[in-house]
Amino acid sequence: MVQLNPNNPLDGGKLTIADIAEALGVSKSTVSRSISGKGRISEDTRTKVLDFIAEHDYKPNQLARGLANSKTYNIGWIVPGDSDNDALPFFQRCMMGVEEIAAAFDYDILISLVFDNDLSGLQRVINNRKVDGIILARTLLDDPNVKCLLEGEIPFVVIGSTPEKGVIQIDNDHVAACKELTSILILKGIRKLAFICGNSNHVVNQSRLKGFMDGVEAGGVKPDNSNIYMDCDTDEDIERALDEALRNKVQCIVCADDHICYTVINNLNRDGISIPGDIKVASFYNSILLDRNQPPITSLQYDPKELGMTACRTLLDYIDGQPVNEKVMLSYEVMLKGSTL
Amino acid sequence: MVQLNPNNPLDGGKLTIADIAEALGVSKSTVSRSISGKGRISEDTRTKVLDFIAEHDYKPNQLARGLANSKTYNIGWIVPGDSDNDALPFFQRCMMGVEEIAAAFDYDILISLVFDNDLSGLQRVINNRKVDGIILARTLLDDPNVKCLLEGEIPFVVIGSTPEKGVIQIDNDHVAACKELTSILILKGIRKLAFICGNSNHVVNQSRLKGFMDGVEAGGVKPDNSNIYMDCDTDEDIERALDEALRNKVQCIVCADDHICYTVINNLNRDGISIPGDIKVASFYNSILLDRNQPPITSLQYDPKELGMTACRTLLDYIDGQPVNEKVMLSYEVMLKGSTL
DNA sequence: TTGAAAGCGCTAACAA
DNA sequence: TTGTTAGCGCTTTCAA
Repeated sequence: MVQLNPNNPLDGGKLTIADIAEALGVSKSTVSRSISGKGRISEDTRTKVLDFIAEHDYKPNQLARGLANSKTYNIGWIVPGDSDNDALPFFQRCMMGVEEIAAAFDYDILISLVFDNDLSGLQRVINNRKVDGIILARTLLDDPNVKCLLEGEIPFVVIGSTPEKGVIQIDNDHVAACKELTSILILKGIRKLAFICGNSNHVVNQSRLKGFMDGVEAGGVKPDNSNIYMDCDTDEDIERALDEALRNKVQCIVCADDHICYTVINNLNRDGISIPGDIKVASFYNSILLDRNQPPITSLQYDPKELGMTACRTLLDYIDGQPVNEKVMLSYEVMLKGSTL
Repeated sequence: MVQLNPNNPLDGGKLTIADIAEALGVSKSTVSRSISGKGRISEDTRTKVLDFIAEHDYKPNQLARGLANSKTYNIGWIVPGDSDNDALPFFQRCMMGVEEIAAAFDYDILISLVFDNDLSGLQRVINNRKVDGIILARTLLDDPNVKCLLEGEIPFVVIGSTPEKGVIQIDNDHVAACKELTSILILKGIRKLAFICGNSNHVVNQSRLKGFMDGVEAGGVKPDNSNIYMDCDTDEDIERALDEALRNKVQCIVCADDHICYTVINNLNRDGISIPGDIKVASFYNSILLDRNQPPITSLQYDPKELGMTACRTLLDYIDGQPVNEKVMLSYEVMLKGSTL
């Protein structure tokens, strides 16, 4: 059994600003000023203090600093707790972007998972007031999280888009991207496409649907609602959609995301249906999973880390009182690969 | 452009304990006591205060509370930032366990990513003292993170094992688990096995290797070092190991983890080598990926969420000054599936 | 350029 | 049972 040495609490033996002041025969404010650089101070005393600090490895107490000026130096990262495994890497890369920027400004990330119909995690973060701002990693069509954030008086940005007014949004231009890819497919002579999509309550899926439809229309192909499969949330849904699309003799399966595409490929492989010989496959999201497939899958490529970095930078600016754009659209890339040859 | 309303800082219009005290004509300490329940207080005043609080939606400032009693009510979750996509779900599920327990005790999770040879993230967390304790999500053989934590005077537990003394460890019994699965395979008549493993600097991989060797020995099979492939960090390494194992005519490929197993299966499928007909495959870690494979893969199963929950509970106990076990071993399950029939 | 003092919002001895 | 007071460690006016 191990037990914590009781005379070793967090502040145990830790230097405070008062200790430094006393040791150096100056006042606390002098020390504070030396550290922050705010207010006038002689170069002499400043270096004297700084030297002492370096030598004695003093670390300011962020809590106290926070209390004194109503800041926490934390930002909240709100991420869906029930996203499927294939979506995890996306959020993880986003978070890495957030953390990179946050760290550069000496901010830390407080994480909270939200589940469908369970706002408690988000509410905790807001209520506890341990963050200066919040980044919501994904948006829903009628998003209770966004509503909750709008009510809580706390700066926030969302990664994704939302119909809600006055929300700072960082997103890729999914509509344009999906339209472009779809158009290209049609230009290649593919006239009959199926679109298999997940949860239609996710804004991103709505955008992808719209992009797909726009692309179909722009390509002069009559939109065919019978080959649009929304809300394929389970693998069974996806398989059912795929089966029907195959029966309908579509030439290309366009998958809204990674997970769907992975499932589609798996099924086609299992049934000995060859890509792109028998049928072509494209995806509106790229992942390593798809890229290392044989053949690699034509897809759209976004930069999730960039998304996170931009979101964090924007939030920090906003917290800082600087004006920021209500909507930032990041770019995308169309990756034509072997699956649509 | 959107801009933050400047008269809406974090504390803007927020009620404080002093406001409540004044409104109710009592002292601050009475209010404080009513909330915390510490110290004696009459039921009357207590409900009076609580009612007021409920009605006016008062939320205590956790920062101030923390400063007053040297606590942050945060715990740090240190997770490798460069783990491959296949490992992400494991850490994510762990974290969900951590967060579940943490939330129950009104603790929040501060996240920090660590990369190989980059301790800055961890150091920031320690230095900023914004956490009461830390959970390290993975251990290395000669782990700089553990060393760093040992120096920083902060309670911590690791998920995984470490040779370092005096470290609180929560782990599955990988050695026993891997030994058991290996023994079973041998009992089924498989005499020639290959073991393909990742980074040998990860403690878990060392344990798996040991378990495998123990199992081989217990099964009365002469250990064959030529079919042990360590440090297969890239897909190319894995493929090379697989090729050699196939040339050596092993009967079963035992994969140390998800990612390796996934790559192995992919390669076998691509080359038309059938499982379990031509060769059998087993994995020392189960994932949905492997379970939905055709055929499903024989593997070990652990409960990552349980790992996280136990780690968090242990850490909280430890922070609380209660004695805790230096090492907690969680159980495992052997899942025999079609890949080793 | 520096210091004294008040205050951030809460807790916890100590008194009453 | 309640109030008074001092403090947690830092920032920031205001004076000197």
